[in-house]
Amino acid sequence: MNKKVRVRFAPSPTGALHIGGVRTALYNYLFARQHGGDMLLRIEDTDSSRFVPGAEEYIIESLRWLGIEIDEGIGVESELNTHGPYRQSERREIYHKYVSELLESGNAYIAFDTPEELEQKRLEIKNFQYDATTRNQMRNSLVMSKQEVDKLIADGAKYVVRFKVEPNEEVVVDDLIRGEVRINSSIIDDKVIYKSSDDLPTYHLANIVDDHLMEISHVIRGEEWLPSAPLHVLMYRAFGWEQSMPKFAHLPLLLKPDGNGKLSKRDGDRLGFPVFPLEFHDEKTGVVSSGYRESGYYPEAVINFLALLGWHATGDKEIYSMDDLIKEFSLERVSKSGAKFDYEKGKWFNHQYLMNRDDSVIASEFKPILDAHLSEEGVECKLTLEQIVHIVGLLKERVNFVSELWEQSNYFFVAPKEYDEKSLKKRWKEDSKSQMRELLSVLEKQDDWSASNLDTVVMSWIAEKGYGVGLVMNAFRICLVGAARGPHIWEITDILGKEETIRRVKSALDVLP
RNA sequence: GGUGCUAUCGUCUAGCGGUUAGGACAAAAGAUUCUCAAUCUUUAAACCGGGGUUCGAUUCCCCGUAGCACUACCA
Repeated sequence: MNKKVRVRFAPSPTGALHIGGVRTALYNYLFARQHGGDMLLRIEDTDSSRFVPGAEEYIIESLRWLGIEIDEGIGVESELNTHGPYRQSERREIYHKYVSELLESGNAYIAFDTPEELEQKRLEIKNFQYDATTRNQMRNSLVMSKQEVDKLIADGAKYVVRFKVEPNEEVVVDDLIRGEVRINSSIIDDKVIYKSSDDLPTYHLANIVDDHLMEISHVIRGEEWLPSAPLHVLMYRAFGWEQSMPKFAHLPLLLKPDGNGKLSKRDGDRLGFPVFPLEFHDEKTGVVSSGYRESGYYPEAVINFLALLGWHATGDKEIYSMDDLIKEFSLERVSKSGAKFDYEKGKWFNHQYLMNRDDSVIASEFKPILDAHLSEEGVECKLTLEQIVHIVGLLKERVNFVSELWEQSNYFFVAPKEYDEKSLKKRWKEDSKSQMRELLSVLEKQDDWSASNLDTVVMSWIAEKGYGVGLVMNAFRICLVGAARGPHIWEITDILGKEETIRRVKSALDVLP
């Protein structure tokens, strides 16, 4: 009775993988790993009209980047795939068999109503539903003779197969997160489970058949599926599979950061954050959507952030590695209510992971970004890798992303071309110019360029002259950085070196009033 | 309209009958510093409403309200 844990992530290749889908995949993965089970990837491409080329590869690459490993299915070496094929469009024969089975057992019937006819019905009758109350007035095999049906099919009439829902039955869905959900079968319509137009089943049939055949033990999916879960229970029952039916867990939705409704791609565009793990190039529309990877996120941070959007352990711990999550995750502790997507907190998570990374590792991540900026500036990098590592250590605490390191550190590589107006207004006073001239001659005399020596010499010079420390140091900072920002001044002079420091003070004296 | 799900600071959440209702993000203030940031400290900030059950409800039940989801030959 206790089946091996086998879960599946079953996206549709209709575009980029949405961040909510990523979280669903993550929860499935965590659950599988925790129970020593299997994580399958299945592609639900039963809607041929919505197929987007490249979407499948995109999904695989996204999961790989995030560290969500697939044990079986799409993107996995074939010898491990014992329950394939894993693309629903390649499982037509299988579905044929089960559609026939339902037809023969009387749990399904053939319907010839065209989309136009149905639309007309919906117009005529308010709240029209194709079910026990209306199916006898429609054009289907329930009201037609077998000869009539066969002839229509032989003549090439398009038809669908509908699942026949018996009315007035209580259906109970046992959900691991929400408990027992009860509904009356009368509110369920006779869902289309197969369409002859493209010879493919719809989601509902394919989903039940595949989950059964693939021996899925737990269906962990978004809350949008909760309303159709009773139908699925009915279908398992119709097939006689109710005893081995998987357990359900319906996850709360990811909501818009502001306002109401579920998170959509538009929200990301509107509010300026990615809703996709990877940058996505839509071949059909030519639209490029930003991704977390390209925005400079670490996959660990995305995982950590997403894991906590809808799940939380007892206690105040917030930083979780994938291994931590695998140990501590539980479906019982998944929230029941939707979670607004708080992008700011996502940045904070990335900051945490950045802070805990070795400076040398960050430096190697920063190097290509740095080189790109430098070549854009037409400048050679005069600093050693060791110095870059040092700079990274100095500045990483003030950024959320590696890419932001450039704007924080550019003055180490390129002398200021202009001076920040605000800083000048606040920190560059009447005396500044003459003080900088004096400072210049003090600095020129120094053979010992160490931070400690410079500090001693300059401070005593300031004290001797009776200048304001803040005034002198800030003016000096403006000369070197071009603005009133950056780390401790002797860190800057240390990296710049004597020659460059003096050069910068001189050129500042040339331009500044 | 119908059906279902949900409801603690602005946000993510802890709490599983008795708490000064805790933490984090964001916000504000202070400390520190040559600047900016970081950091540290502090502050402000919540149990949707009404009935029950109970000695006692944020917690359990019911109703209301609100939000969300679903209501396709899409998933």
